[in-house]
This record gives sequence, C-alpha cells and structure tokens, in this order.
Amino acid sequence: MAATIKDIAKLAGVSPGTVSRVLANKTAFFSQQTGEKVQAAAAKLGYQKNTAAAELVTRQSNVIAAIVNSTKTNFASPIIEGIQAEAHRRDLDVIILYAGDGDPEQQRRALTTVIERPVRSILLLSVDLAAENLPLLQRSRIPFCFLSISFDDVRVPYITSDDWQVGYQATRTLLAAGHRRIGFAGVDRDFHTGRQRLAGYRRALQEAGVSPQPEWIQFGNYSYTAGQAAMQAYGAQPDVTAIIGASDLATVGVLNQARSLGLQVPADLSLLAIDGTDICELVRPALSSVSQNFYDMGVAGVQQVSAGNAIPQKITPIKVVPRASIRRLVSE
Amino acid sequence: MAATIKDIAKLAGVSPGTVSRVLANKTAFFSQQTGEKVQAAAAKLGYQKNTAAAELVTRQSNVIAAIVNSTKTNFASPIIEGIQAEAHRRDLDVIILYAGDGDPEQQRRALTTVIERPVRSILLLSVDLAAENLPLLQRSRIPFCFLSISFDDVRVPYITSDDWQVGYQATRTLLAAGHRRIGFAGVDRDFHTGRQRLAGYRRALQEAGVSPQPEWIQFGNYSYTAGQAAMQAYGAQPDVTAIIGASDLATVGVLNQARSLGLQVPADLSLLAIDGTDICELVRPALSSVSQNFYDMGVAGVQQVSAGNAIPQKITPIKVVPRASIRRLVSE
DNA sequence: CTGTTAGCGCCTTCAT
DNA sequence: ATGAAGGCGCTAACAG
Repeated sequence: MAATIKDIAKLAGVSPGTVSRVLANKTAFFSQQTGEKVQAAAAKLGYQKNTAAAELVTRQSNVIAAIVNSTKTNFASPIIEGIQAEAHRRDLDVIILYAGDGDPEQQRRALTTVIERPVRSILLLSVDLAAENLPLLQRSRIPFCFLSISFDDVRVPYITSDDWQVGYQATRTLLAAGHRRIGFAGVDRDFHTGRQRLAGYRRALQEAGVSPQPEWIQFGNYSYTAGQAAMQAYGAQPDVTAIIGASDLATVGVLNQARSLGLQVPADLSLLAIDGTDICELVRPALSSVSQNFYDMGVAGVQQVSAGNAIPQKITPIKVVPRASIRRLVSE
Repeated sequence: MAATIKDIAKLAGVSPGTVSRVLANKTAFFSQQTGEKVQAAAAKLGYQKNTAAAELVTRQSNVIAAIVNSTKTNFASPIIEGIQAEAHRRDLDVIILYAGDGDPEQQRRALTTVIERPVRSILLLSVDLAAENLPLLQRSRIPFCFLSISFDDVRVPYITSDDWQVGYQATRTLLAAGHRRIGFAGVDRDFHTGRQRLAGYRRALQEAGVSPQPEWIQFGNYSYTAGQAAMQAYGAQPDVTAIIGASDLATVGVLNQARSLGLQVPADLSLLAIDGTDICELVRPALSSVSQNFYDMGVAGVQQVSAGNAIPQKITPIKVVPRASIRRLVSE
C-alpha cells in the first residue's frame, strides 16, 4: 500500500492539512521547520502523490489528451511534438490515445476513456469522427479541437491547412514548371479535405486554360497502396506529365509503381507530394512537396483549447518546397 | 457541472447506491423496473461516469500506460498495435506518453504523470531509462516491462529480440551470399543492444575465418544521419562489399549516401537492414532485412505485466526477409 | 432488492 | 502557522 499524506502526517507529527500545504508548496503558509520535517517524512516513505484524488476534489486536471486517428499516419509525429512543446510550456501533461482507423467503436472507446477521466481538453488528430460519436464529445463539456482535418460543419473547431490552397498551390507549381496535363492521385472523394483540394486544383487548371480530364483524378485513401493503384490506372503511357500525390506516402506509391512501369521520375513523369514529412527526403528522387506545418498545428491546438474563447477555425500556412521530383518542361 | 449519481438518484427516486449498482451493471442486484428508471434518468441527464472517483475507491484501474522513447522511432507503431490488440482482448485501455529522446528530465516527467495516477501497469518502448529514474519506477510498485530494449542488469524485465542473434544472422546472411568484407553501420557503442549485435557479428565472421577490420564498424545512434555519416566514412571505394545497417532508417541513410558517392546498390554494394519495418519497402531497391517481430513484442508485453508472476526476460523471434538490396557474389 | 453508512486520498475553508 | 472538519464522486459492505 502506497504511503498517503496521513502516513506522513503521523510520521512528521503534524496534521494532514499541513502536509497537503507543504507538498503543494503553498509557500509561506507553513514554517520552514515544519516544511523540512514533512519533506523528510515524505522522502523516507517514498511518498507518491495520488493526483487522481487531488483532481477529484479540485475538479481540474493538467492533462490534455490527444486522440490519434491511426497508428500509421506518419505526420502525427510532428503534430504531437508541437503539442508536447506547447503543453510543457504551460506546464501541462499530455497523454495520447489511438482511435483505430475510422472504426466508430474504437473511436467511442478512446473517447470515453478520456471523457470519463479528468482531462483538461481534447485534441483530435485527423480523426474523422463517426457522426454518432460527436455528441459524446460535445456533451462532455470538455474543450476540444480537431487538428489536421476540416469539416463542412462550421460549428466544430478545427485547425488545419487551407485545403483549397493546398490543391491550388500544388497545381500552380506544376503549371509554373510547364506542365499542363496534371493528375491528382490518392485523394478522397467524399470528405471536405478531398473536395477542397480538388476544387483548388480545378480552379488553377481553369485559370491556365486547361480543362482536366476525369481520368486525371484517381481517388483513394491517401495510402501507399492508393498511390500504387492510381499509377497503375494511369498506365505506362500516362496521359499526364505530372502528378500530385495526395500524401507523401501516396506519392511514394506512385513513384514506385511508375518505376515498375518503366517510367523515370522526373524524366518521364514529374511528382509533387502533399504533406512534406521526412519521407520526402528518404526516397530518390527526393520528393518536391507542398508542405504543411504540422508542428504549428499542434502548438495552435493547445493554444486553442486553452484559450477560453472560441476561435472556431484556424488555418496554418503551407509552403512549397522544391526537391528533385519535378522536371521543368520547356514546351509541350 | 456534470451530473453525478446523486443527481440521477434524485431524479429516479432511488438511492445513490442503487444507481451505482445498475450503472455498474451488477446484474440481478436490482429489479428490471428500477434498472429502467435509472437508465432513463441517466440518459436524460447525459450522465458520464467519473472513473477517477471509482478508481479511487476500488483502488484499481483498467488502463495500461505505454511510454515511448521518441516520437521518431518508427517501429513504435507495430509495438503499439500489438499492445492495443492484446489490451482490448483483456478489456484494458491504453494511454501513450512520449518521453523525449533520452532526456532524463522528460523521462521523469512522463513517469511521474503515469505513476501519480492509477494505472494498472507500465510498458516502456525502447526507452533507456536514466539510472536516476529507475527507482521511481520500482518504488511505484506498478508492474512494468521494457520492450524492444535489453539490459545487462538481469533484474529488470524486458522483452525484445535476441540481439546477439540479430547480429549473427545478419552476418551469416551476407556471408551466405558470398560476402566476406562486411561492415556494420550506425550501431551504438555503449549499450547492451549494440554490444550484443556486434558480438554476434564478430562471431559469425570468425566462424567464416574472416577477421573484421576496425573501420568496418561505424558507430552511431541508429538514425538516418548516422547511416549517412557511416557511408561517408566508408567512402567511394569502400573496403567492404556489404553493409549491415543498424536500423531501417540508418540503412536508408547509407543507401542514399552511397548513391551520392556514385555507388549502385546492390551492384557495387550490398545492404541489409535491421528491423524490417515498412520503410524497407518504400525505398528502391527495397531493403533486405533482419526483421523483428514488433507486434508480438507488444502482445507479449501486456501479457507479461498482466501475469502476476515474473518472467523476467523474454525473446521474440526474428527472421531474415530477402528483398532487393543484396547481390550474390560468385567469387571474390 | 434497496437504502444507509463509511470511507478512498486529497484539498480547503474555518477556527484557533 | 496549524488542526479539525467536510466533501469531491463513487463503491462496498451491512442491514433490512
């Protein structure tokens, strides 16, 4: 049985209340002498505070919970780093839960384990919450914010990149390099993110006077295999000269599949990845990318849930970083 | 203010004790009628149980905490998946904490936030705990187990691959392909893992009658940059014909650096990665590997901390999976 | 089957 | 500056 403040009170010959005060370091609410006595007793007993009990009475907690969509989304790392950094700056602890990969039941489970405990706030990293689970979150009255995902519903707070701009800037980048027949691979068909990116893509093409062919867009779920499948669909004589990959992983998928098809990147085909995580630098040729600022999303997320006021949505900036996967076309 | 069992007791016209019973689903300890009344009241109030309070009185918890070393170790994912799977099988919840990258202060912080709360057990994923922090863990009386790391100290429980075998099998694999001058890149110099792998490596060479040159071993911290640095040290006319990379990432580092040096893999240089995570399939040529079974480590980890008895150390099997980074040498 | 009682470990007035 | 007392939300006997 672990030692409690009562034990140390007895040992130090003071009351539990006093022990509580010195351990909580309510400075100048106790004499130096008692302070030392108590500390000594605590040390001797190997005392470990039961924070759960303390939180029960104070009705507040220092932990912020991050719920992560899937164990596979590689950009979760920089977001979490941002969260940690900002959390520690505010003297908050962070715990992370995995919510599976779109499975509503797993989501519910992660949510309840968090809601049933005293957590100060909840950050959801690119989890597209099943509709049935949203009320759970809202009813809990715990401040929350979605990260790296956006919704049509304006009433739920989120922080992410401007997906329209992502699609637009990506396309402009390729256009600027002289490409006109530009594909988009592995992007989702049904969610806000995919729709926005495609809207930006279409707009950029339209402004350049090119009308995109339906086959230029290969839908998918942002995964490596989605990228492979997309490239398989484009075929060995693709109608496009450049492809935007919906994620880094998807882009690597098209890269490898292109190679299998006997295509050289960027000689025969140019590639531009969306996300800009470490993966872009791992493969050869290194992937040019429209990079999101995931770290800042994490930072902003903590700020958002800490600020009482509701800034419902916020955008973090993107930037395009050139690497080696785009070939400059002189003419058609 | 969230609703409590008292509120719902009042609303349902029963006592708090009864409410507790039906909500805890102590079947057959209440009539169906009261059950329904209580459930209805709970639903109307949007009741959320305060598990922390419950844990306070029952003195036990259903959450197991996983502390992971760094946000960058890519093999953490499969381990965590294994943990989740086995935990859910046992109806346990899991929370994850990041302990930074070897920073004792961050480790301490992660440890205390976990120890100060009611967690059932603690799993530490490849965290090499600062000596000063081990007592913290031990004093807490919470069952714990290290995963994917090993120690000289026999008294701390861990589950990992047999590192000696990792080094030995890796070397044998290259030997079997006809290589004799074999390097080892990015491996640590000071810890149990590195020493064991190198011992296995040396033994295999010795059995084949080759005496390793000191420059064949390039120490490092398993990172991508460690791999790059190692390859830089081997140079454009390396004395070795094959290199074992201490991790997948390190191996990609040597791969890319080799390319920069004008070397073709596997034509000019063969590569064998240790770990066998997804990364091996991402790059070209795909990396042959000595693969560890990270998923099973996670599973075994929760089994270990759940079993009361202390099976101090356990080994998970490895296997070598051939891909495309090794060239078969006919003769020297 | 259900109400009552007594805490779990801690913090916080309120006195002293 | 310190002790005593009450209670956070919940569960676990113990009566009835």
